[in-house]
Amino acid sequence: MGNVNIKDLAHALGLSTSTVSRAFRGNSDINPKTKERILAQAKEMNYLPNHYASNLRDQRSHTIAVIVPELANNFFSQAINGIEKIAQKNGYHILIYRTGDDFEKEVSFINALHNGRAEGIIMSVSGESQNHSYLKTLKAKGIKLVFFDRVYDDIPASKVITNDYESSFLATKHLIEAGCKRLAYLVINKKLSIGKMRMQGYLDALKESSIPFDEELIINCSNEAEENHKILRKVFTNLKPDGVFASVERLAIASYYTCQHLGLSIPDDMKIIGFSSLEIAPLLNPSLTTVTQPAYEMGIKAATLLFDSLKSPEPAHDFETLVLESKIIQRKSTS
Amino acid sequence: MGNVNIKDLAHALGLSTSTVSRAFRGNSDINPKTKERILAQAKEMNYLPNHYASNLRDQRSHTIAVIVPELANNFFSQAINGIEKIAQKNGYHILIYRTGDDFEKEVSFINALHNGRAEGIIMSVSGESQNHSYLKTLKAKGIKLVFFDRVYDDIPASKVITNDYESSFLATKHLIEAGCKRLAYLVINKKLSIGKMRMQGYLDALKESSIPFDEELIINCSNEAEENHKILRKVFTNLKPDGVFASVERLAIASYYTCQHLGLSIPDDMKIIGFSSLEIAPLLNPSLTTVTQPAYEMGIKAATLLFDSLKSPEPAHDFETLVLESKIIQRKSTS
DNA sequence: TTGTATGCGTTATCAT
DNA sequence: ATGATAACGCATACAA
Repeated sequence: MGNVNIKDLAHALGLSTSTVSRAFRGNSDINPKTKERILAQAKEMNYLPNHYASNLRDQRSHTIAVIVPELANNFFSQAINGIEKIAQKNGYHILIYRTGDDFEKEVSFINALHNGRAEGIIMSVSGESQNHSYLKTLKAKGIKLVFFDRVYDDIPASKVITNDYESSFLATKHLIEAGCKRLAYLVINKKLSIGKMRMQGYLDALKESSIPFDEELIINCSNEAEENHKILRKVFTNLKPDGVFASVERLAIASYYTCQHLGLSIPDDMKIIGFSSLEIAPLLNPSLTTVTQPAYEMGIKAATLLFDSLKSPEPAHDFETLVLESKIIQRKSTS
Repeated sequence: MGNVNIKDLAHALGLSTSTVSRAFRGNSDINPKTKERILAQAKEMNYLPNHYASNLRDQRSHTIAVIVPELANNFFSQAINGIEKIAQKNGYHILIYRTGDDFEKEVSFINALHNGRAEGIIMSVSGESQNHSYLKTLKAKGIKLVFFDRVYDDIPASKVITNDYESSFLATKHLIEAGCKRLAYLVINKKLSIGKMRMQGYLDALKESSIPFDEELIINCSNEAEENHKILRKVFTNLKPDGVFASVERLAIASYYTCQHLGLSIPDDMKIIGFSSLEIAPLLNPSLTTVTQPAYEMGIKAATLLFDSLKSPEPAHDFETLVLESKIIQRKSTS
């Protein structure tokens, strides 16, 4: 495939490879004129220092990895935007991995990343209830790890999260103040740390308002739209809740569809609030009251933490946990 | 950082590095028992073949790059999902780059990718009106290129697009049949190939219906929500169109906001149709009539084309252009 | 089946 | 300011 290397270039110029190499590095001593000549010839011959050779030499890949459950999701795509911005600023490249909430995949991605491909990893996790020892070997390899949004509490690492407990408490209170008596809590996976914190906020708000807790109203949903439909149709019909707190965006959406299907009016028959990063929540019918996380900013912060630790001397004992604030934005679905 | 290499492992086992190496390659002759021993010890010592060394050896990065204008966008994130699926199936990693519609960035990403980091590139472009010669040197490096959705007509490469002209023609006809007389066409960048095809469909549909073409009603918008607001407020107030064809999703959304702001009723005062991959178009107020591209499938196809060409022997002269069909889904915004 | 030796392309060290 | 050389970690051709 006729690739040009530093030797070809040196030969073409009648110089040594070391001199040519110097032209591409910032610091080294080199005659400006020689450098100019080299750069010109390089352009001519379409030469660029080989990434793999360079990185083998100095053991830096200038690459970070991002592992998320989902890409086609407003929260994660906005967060990745933030990560991307910081990475670009630092001249780093981004590898993207999507787990689809499959823990096996998460493990296999992490294992594959032990080979030096990436200097650091930013991850939102999918296996709260699992064994996390597969993450421990990263440290030995000098690979830095930062969690965001969905984290493992038992793994020491920097973390960027939101005040899930508090905003869930407030969201539930909001439904109660709007007049709801039977509040359903919709969750994808009860065991995820996110799910737990959010549920605790819900539970405590009920208790504070002396609303009896009904276990039946904790609804375990899925990642499949069709299945959620089926579940919610049954729940809305049989258990007749008058308020829904969706712990993730897609469950709020599913609730809308189900209400539409069953002819239930929002907010008259059913009030809905949900975690969501949907930019067009105001345009829904009716507009959706949301708990909105600062997704983009979380990406910025997570990446910033990672690069800080990448720049600092090797060991990292002092892990930071950044807690950003979600906002409850009241709209017509609860009014 | 105490990294283990093949030598350490070989030493620990009393074997040669070549034998150890063989344990990690699929094909080579090696005693199954020896292999087992090696793998066990490798696990013990947390050894994995160094990615950069391997790839320097055999000149394959097992990595592809994806360059898109935007990540937090339903169309692109769904397309990337498709790409991701195929890449995973092939054991490849994905580098992601976001141009933000900045042509300079596109060029600089491409230039950086000449160094062997990726074996192939899947791109949706941002600089139709620019000089594209910076792409020509990829071929000499053996780096394969596939375009999707937004393509450069003057660059020979495989392409995955949708029937933009036809669906725009039909979308415009749909507005006309719904009774619109003054149809605005909203576009971000007139010069993009996508924009051109879509506009031509609009123009021809007007002509076929003997509706006079009013240059004023071709509205050049921006990527900024605020600016679009300003533009649309002015247009809707002064030019009083009764129908809007949004060539990209965000302009349909902006139109909704502007109508809301101006107190215009959709569809009574203004009918709206737009290209969109929004999953919740049915939930908008009113539900949005869309031209929906098969985003996920486009990603699948683009990646498949790329891997086909990666697997085939070096030269690639026979470029394919795949045209997938968009669907017009009629909802209340035009009824 | 295993070991030895060489080269992938680059860059830092040392010498000139 | 420039050149020769060794080493980064691995995988293959070849030898045993």
